[in-house]
Amino acid sequence: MSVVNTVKKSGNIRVKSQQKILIAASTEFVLQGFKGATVQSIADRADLPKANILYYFKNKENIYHAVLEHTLQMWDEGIGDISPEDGPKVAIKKFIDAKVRMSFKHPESSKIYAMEIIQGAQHLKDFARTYQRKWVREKAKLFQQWIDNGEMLNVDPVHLIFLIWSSTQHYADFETQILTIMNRADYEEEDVEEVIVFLTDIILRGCGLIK
Amino acid sequence: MSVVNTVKKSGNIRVKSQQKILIAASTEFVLQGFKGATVQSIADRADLPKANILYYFKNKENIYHAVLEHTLQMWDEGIGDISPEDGPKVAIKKFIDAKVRMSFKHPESSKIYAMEIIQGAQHLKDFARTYQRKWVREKAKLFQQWIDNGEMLNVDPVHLIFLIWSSTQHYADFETQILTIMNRADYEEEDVEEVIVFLTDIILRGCGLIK
DNA sequence: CAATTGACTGACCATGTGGTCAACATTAAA
DNA sequence: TTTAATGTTGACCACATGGTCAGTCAATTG
Repeated sequence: MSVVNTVKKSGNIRVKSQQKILIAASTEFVLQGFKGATVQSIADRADLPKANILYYFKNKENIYHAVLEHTLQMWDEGIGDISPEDGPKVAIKKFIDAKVRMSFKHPESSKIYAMEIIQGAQHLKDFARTYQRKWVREKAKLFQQWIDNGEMLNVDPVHLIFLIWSSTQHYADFETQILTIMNRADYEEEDVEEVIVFLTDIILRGCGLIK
Repeated sequence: MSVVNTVKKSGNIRVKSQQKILIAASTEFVLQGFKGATVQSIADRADLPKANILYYFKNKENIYHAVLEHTLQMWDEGIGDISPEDGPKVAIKKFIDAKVRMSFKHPESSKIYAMEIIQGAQHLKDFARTYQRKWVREKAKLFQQWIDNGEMLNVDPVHLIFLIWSSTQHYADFETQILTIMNRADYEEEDVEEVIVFLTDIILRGCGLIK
């Protein structure tokens, strides 16, 4: 009993501190990049002494790894599975819906991910080579079957996936630009639905799945 | 005459060195980010002594400014103007064509631009607030007129512009990911045309401009 | 109680980096 | 040839930053 309590207690403190650090680190990495984010700046943002940061994470690289891991988890959860039973229309609808919601809910994850890829994906090469490539091939095959069955127009499935990825993530990654152009301070609830409707509408029609 | 020659000659050396530096700097900034790119690494890549870099550009910040300026020029040139006479179909076609070609021709510019925006656009706020916002409003109005005239379906013009921006730039910014997924080493000539056909086809149909 | 363990931190240091500068080299002008 | 301007560079420095470490404190255990 006392053992359990002990473990749980220190575990909580540990987890809580680590979480606080990871959140602070995410923000710093987005704002300053990997090199630009200093351990001190992360510490300040997390309101902890620098040495405490290095107590929980051996070094800066390790913090970054942890942040990236969290990001990949987001990616994985937010992917919105495309299943054969749905048929192309519902499948694409679900896919866009999931991706847009994730973009608006976790913009920092999307941003960190984007920066990694832009800079050459040094830490994510394996992820793309194995997991992602497999996922894309699998889903592309599914789309191809629908096309062969005449259930949708003959559009390249792989490029279709890229199109959905890019157009949905855009609202997270280019948040600043979009808000500035629309002369707004922040996104609002309605924006999410509006974007979903817009993208779903235009892409479904583009695939010959409307009218 | 001799004056002209002198100016031209020293000008040439000056311009040539500066160009070499800017190219090297672009690569470094993409690969390492602003903080991560060191003056030394830029010097190495340009094959010049560090002090020579600082002779042509007062400091690192200045190099970055110059690179950004060049990037904006790219953006401006590659924008492919949307003119009223063309009508929606040709206008969108031209727009996509120009944007895709620029993405494949100057991926570094696109990448640097993207990283700036993602990190909060500290150096580009003004550009977006004035120039870009005006451009988008202007073009959106044009699309709206076409919509009101029944020349194209009622899709939100601003989001349409975002869609075209995001889907076209994606091939530059996420180059690494795309190539890895497609299991390829580099883009080839045909890719550009393929992407143009794909995006034009699906977006035009999405706007009710095909069939 | 004493002992052990884990959490935490100020002080410190080695290194890397941006930027300066004095000296030197090359070219153009007088 | 002399003078001046422009280009070029090695050597140097102040400073920020990642990371270590010795030691303190608090809680748990035997």
